[in-house]
Amino acid sequence: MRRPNRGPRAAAENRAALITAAREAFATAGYNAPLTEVARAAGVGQGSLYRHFPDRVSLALAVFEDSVADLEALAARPGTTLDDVLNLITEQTVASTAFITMVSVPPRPDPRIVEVRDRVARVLESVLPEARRTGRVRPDITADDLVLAVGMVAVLLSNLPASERTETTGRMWRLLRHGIEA
Amino acid sequence: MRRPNRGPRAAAENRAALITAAREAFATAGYNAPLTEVARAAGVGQGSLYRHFPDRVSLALAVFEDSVADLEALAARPGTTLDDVLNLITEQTVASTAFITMVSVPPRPDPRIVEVRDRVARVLESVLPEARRTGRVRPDITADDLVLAVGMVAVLLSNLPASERTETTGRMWRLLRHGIEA
DNA sequence: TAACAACCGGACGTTATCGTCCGGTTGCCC
DNA sequence: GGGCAACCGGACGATAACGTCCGGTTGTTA
Repeated sequence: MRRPNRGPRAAAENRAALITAAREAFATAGYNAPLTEVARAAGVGQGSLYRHFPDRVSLALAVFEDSVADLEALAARPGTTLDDVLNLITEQTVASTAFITMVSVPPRPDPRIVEVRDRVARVLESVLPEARRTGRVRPDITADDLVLAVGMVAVLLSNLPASERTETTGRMWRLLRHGIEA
Repeated sequence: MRRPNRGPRAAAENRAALITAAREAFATAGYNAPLTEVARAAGVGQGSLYRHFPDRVSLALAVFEDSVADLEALAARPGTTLDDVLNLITEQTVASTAFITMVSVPPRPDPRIVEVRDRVARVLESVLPEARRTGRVRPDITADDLVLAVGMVAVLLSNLPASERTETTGRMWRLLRHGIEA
């Protein structure tokens, strides 16, 4: 059996370090965080970064796969409500605006991002019928409306200093919750 | 009486051309439109641009003075309601996201921008009491909440292709209007 | 142990925008 | 008509980030 050669630092190790550093950079500086800085923080050269992740999107997908998976896991759990899903998304957004910003307001169209957006939309769709039945949401609100709404909040937060994010989120969701209720 | 000397093209003429070009650039490319392009479109050198307007903020203030004045004029007219003000702001935002983006979500703190923000907030405050009295708005909604909300929509729009702006604005304001109502 | 395959990291060229600097021009004033 | 004050425009250097390229290193394989 042919095992691949390895350089001074294992490729997998570098890859993991890059994802960790990128997660932090995205949280600090938003979706457009400089990739140069990510490489530096990971203790890795530019070359290794671009070898593992040819562009920003592929790096971001690796970083945020967990976030989508968490949403899907929550939706799969019986008894999960729309409020539960919105709460999780809100928490994710306060911690890091990058994920929802990428999903909801991509700088430019990209099929890989569309795919993730669809997964998020499906999560919302899965809890919408129950929310309509119990009157938690007006019947004309669509999953797309909600994707836009969470994106709108995320983009707002990404333009605010981290210190104001929690409070601003509270204020805006107070408006939006009333807005979606039946 | 001492009249200032004038160069080959009148200073006032250049200034006006710059403001016109900047208004268009801001509308097309958002608040962060490249100033180089503004100078080119105005048929003026970089030097003249920066002489008349030392930085982006001073140019933007000149461009958007009209917008603030329009809001203040509307608020001064008797019988103006909160809905009227929000409608005007929405129209302004669909036409150009730059004004409200600058006011509500400035890239970095600037006293001159704070001043404009305060003027906008005062306009909203002037129509809030009547809106509360007639039940058009919940009593705990502040002018600051509204400044943030219009800013949130503006930032969302500025990240969307112009073709989707009208429809998206409609969808988000449908949510937000319900959200502010009593 | 000799040679090679895979991988490493950072130097480098590219692009975009900013803001400054300065040689040149115009028209007023004496 | 001579000279100066104000103004013009674009060349220029600085900065920031991107993405590529390549000389060097490591560990495996024969």
